[in-house]
Amino acid sequence: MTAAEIPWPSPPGRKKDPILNRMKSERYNAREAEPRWQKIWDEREIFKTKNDDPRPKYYVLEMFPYPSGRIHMGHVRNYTMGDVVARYMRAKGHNVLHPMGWDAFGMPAENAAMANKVHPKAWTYENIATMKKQLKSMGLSLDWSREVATCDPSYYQHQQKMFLDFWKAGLVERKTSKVNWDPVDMTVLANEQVIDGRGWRSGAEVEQRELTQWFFKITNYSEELLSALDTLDRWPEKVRLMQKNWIGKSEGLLCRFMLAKPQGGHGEIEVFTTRHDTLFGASFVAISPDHPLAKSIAAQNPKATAFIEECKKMGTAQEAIDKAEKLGFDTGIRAQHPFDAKWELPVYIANFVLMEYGTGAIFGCPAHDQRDLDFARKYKLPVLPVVVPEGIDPKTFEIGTEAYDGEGRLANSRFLDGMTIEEAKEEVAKRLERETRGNRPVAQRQIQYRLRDWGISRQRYWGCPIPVIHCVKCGVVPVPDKDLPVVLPEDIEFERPGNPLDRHAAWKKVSCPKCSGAARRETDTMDTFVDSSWYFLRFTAPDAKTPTDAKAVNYWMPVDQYIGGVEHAILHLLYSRFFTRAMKATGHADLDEPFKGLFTQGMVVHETYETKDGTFVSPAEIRIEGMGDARTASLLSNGEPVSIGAIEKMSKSKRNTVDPDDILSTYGADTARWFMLSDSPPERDVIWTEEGVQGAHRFVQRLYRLTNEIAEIAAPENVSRPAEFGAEATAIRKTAHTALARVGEDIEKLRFNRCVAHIYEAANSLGSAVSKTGGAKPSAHLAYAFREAGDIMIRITEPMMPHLAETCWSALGHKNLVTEQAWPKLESSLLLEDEITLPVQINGKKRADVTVPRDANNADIEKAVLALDAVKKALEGKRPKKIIVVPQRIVNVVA
RNA sequence: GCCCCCGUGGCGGAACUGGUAGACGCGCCUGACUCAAAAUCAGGUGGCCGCAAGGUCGUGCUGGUUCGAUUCCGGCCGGGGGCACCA
Repeated sequence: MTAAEIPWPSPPGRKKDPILNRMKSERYNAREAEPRWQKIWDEREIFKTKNDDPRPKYYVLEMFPYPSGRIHMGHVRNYTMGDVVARYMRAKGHNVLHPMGWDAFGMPAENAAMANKVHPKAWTYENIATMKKQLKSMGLSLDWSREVATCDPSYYQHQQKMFLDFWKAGLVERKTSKVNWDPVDMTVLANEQVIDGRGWRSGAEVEQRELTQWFFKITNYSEELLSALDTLDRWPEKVRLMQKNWIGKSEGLLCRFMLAKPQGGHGEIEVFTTRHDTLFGASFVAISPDHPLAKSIAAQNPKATAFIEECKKMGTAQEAIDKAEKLGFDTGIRAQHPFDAKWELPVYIANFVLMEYGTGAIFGCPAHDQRDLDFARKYKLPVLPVVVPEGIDPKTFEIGTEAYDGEGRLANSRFLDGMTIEEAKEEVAKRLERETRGNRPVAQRQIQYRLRDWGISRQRYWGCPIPVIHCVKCGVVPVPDKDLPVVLPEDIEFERPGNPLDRHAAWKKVSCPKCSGAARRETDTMDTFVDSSWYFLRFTAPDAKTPTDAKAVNYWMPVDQYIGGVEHAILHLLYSRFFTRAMKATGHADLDEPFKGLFTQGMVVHETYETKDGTFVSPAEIRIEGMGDARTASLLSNGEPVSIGAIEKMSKSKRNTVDPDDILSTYGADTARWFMLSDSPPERDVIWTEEGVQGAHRFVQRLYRLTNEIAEIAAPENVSRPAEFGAEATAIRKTAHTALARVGEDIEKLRFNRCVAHIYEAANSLGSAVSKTGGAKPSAHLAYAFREAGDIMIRITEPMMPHLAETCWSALGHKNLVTEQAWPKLESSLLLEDEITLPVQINGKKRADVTVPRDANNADIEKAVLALDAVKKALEGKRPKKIIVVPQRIVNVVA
């Protein structure tokens, strides 16, 4: 369709008498206008992005949704924000990539399959269709031609290929790990699916099981993932901190404690410590109940066995007993102090020592570690302070019930006495590194990370199959590239618990690619976090025959602005950072950090309503009367009173959700978008209120009316610029250009609430200017100013309310699309005032104003200030002690 | 327990690097239009004193630095988030 054929709406209300016209002017009908503009954008393919465009690129991405069924308000907020950025950057002359896809594998599809006997695939694709329609009705400027769904073989085949490449590169490992096993559903549960030690669905007590699982070796990149956080200066500090803590680097010492008497083949205990400075304060050694030495002791000692069993129970008994008492079992074994073989320390099995961290063994220094102190007090072990705060006499320094973990100087520590903690650590490390027992140094420096390898195995159907074959003869064999993808079988049944793939004999049965003998397929599928770890790369070339297209990746990556919920601060974002590096290592990409800018938006929250019997009811089911503290709610159905509860995240269980479809069909997409952007800063939670939505909707109508009024008096589109402007015209132009400057600036900083305020402010000011004309035909320069201001207003509104902006743009007489217009050129000279009014303070309190020329010097300003009545009065004829002039800001007279 | 963030009118929130506290919106009050209502338009709206001009207090509490503090520093109180026997 060419421009001439576009069915341009005739500008409404173009009649002779503007006053009469204003009264009659019809309302903006979003329901009619929005689909019409969407269709025009669609037909002209204006959001379709080319990979070979000479303009500078800009990649804006919102976290893609899980196709749960319908979009929710959180999506509306998230995608509106991204769309504002996308539309703005397009107007600023960038080639913008703004794609959308579906995080389409995952458990809800399997749960739905079990509950409703619908195939996960059918369920997922139906949801995608519904949600796509909903997203389209929001008027998002997305390039839908790049849409991907992670459950489609055309997507996951590449993931399988990369899994194999990672494997070749040594980034995949198969090892045993502890999992939460639901014995009834016969499946592995994620931590969040274990509630009070029981499976969330079956209610069965969850067991800890050792299973052989597939892992990605993310720990190979611990140090890099940590240090590169410093380069992510456009990420929220909070997220970087969370990742830093998650990686949990600590520098310490691996130190061997020789046993006085060897025990079942164990001649020593290796300990990891970060406080080797306190070694002379040691009073015991403790090992984990899972430590090999503990097992060897248990083999001969029933009491030890009983204690270890006790500890295991404690482990499953959940967080309530998290503050569990420190318990230990004295093994009777004695360990020698590394600096003094005659000094023997008791060895305990202790419930608070974790096998998964460090070496599974510690030495306890009660004076300087709270846990060790609690333990020592319980078992009456010595407590000797060895670090004493500066200025305190070591002889009088005593430890009561609180360990001292602050700064200080060493004491009671032989050759370390008087040193700082750092000096003592260095000295201890140096000496023990040199000392040897059995030809090995006693200690070595070690860097320890909390980060563990990423277990990607899931015993589930609806996920990406791990492309591996198990052969009795050849062991674990990769599926050859030519046999990819390993496609999920569709004929599966969910009647019985367990993994349907594991029960699918025909699918499982396969011949070994190496020896052609009988073999079986791996039935684990991948964690869905794998799917979302590279979709942003796939968007750059969604049809490439290989996982990525080098040229496209190099052109588009990194993502310039990524927007999503803070709940993904750690896992998704850390996995993606790892995956991008792994793809670099295997030649699928050429960068380290995928997301240059990250923004985490707040949630959408709403009041909750609860009936007397404690059931939650939805906002749609109630009526609210009164205001402020006197607000009351009652059920629409029977008038029964309902209590108004806390404001919480919208959730199905609290029934405090508002369906975007209802809002869209009542008020239109622009109202919803505008409300989502107003008031609350984007990183904070926004409270959804009916009043707020109505306020937003009022502005939609107001801007529409204002535009039509401006259209009446504005100069024609192409009239040439007058040489001079009067005061009124200049004021109008200042209003428009100030808004232009501020809105642009604030979009770039993602401060959408302020953009909204600027537009309100400008609309107020332009409204007054229009009223002042009283309907009379304005002079040429004033008419020009109105034309300019009207155009600017609508152009800067478009990123936020694109449909309304198109309607207004055509009302202003334009025959093209505002969406395709460049961002207006700022006349910055208009932002400068000729005269400025400075507040005048006397002793720090504002007492007057003084108006001076913009470029007045300090002496002139001082003179003007001293001439003010208020200042004269305050000084009572005396000279001021001091006058502080802050240029362009303020004057303070110190009397 | 450790780490981080946040406390501003009736409400959501503005206030750039220490420089007029309360922009903008919601709500409320008054007026215009209307038979009336809604919508719309005009005006007002932190507390206290005052007819007013104006004064005075005021950014969780409390000290401090400064000519000047919502902003910086110390202590306390309240709310939210992250991690959690991490050696």
